[in-house]
Amino acid sequence: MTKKQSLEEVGRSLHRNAIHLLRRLRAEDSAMGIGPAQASALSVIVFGGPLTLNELAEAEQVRPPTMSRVVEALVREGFVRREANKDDRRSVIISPTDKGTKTMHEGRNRREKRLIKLLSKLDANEITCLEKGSIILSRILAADDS
Amino acid sequence: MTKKQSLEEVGRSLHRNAIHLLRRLRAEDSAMGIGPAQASALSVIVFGGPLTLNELAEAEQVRPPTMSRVVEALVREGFVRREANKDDRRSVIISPTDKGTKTMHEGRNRREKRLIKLLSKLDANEITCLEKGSIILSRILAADDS
DNA sequence: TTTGCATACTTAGCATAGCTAACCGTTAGC
DNA sequence: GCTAACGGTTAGCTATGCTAAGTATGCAAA
Repeated sequence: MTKKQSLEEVGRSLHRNAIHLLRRLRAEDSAMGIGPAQASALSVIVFGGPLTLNELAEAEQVRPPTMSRVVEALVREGFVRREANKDDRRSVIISPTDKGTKTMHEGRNRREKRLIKLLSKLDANEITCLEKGSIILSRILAADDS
Repeated sequence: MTKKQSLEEVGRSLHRNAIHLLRRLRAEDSAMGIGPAQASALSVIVFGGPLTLNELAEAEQVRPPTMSRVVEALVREGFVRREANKDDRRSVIISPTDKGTKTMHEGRNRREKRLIKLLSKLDANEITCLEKGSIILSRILAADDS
């Protein structure tokens, strides 16, 4: 097998598995009572500290209008706060509320329990394999700038 | 580090990377002129041979009404065909058209070029690592029945 | 045979999330 | 101070997820 064919197969496999893994975990997100985009954004807000809407949109790789609506839903549910930025009154600072922080930690636990349940069928060697693979993936994703 | 902590870390890492990988590839799917759910379903139809709507829904892990609408869109665009099943006239056999097959191969090429561009920074050993990890992932996802 | 339940799929209706275009208020550069 | 750029929102479209309910077919038991 040529190197290119091998790359194609690995890529295809990664793609399908990423899709299915996320579909599996989505159920846990929705147990939090919020959709996947809201859950992911709330995670960034809770664990990544207060930030502006544009920063959040960039972190989540969506357009500002999309993020604006996601934040609106999170505000409506009381998970986050919008505050005026004193330095630049055009922009908005988004911070987690106590409820948002608490919910996110619970949600993360639930999602991770699900993952742990999946992963616990593996032996130590297989875990190491997955771990290495994931690290490699994160490295090439971070290095990719397009 | 305990085994549980290790599992948590691997799980979190996998989750994050799956999200980012898919966001990166979404642009290539939409270059085909169809959304991600349609692209994924078309892939199964083209490479997995003719199959019924229920089989397709199960393969994609969505409910039948969702898949029914996805197939409807694919039929409207001329990518797939719905045919009566002679053996059981309740069910429908979904097959790719020539256009669907051609488009899927092109789309796959485009998506894979993107992936290959990402993966080609790696050496053979790292590719092997990713490959093993992906295979392990697919195995536990397939084995998980909840 | 017919009656009645189960199965395969569709339709209707709702919510979330993605996008672009167009708008408003603020800031900054000339 | 005028104008261009920027941060964010609003409006409106599409895609995709769901449940509930409807239709047509198949199967099995009375």
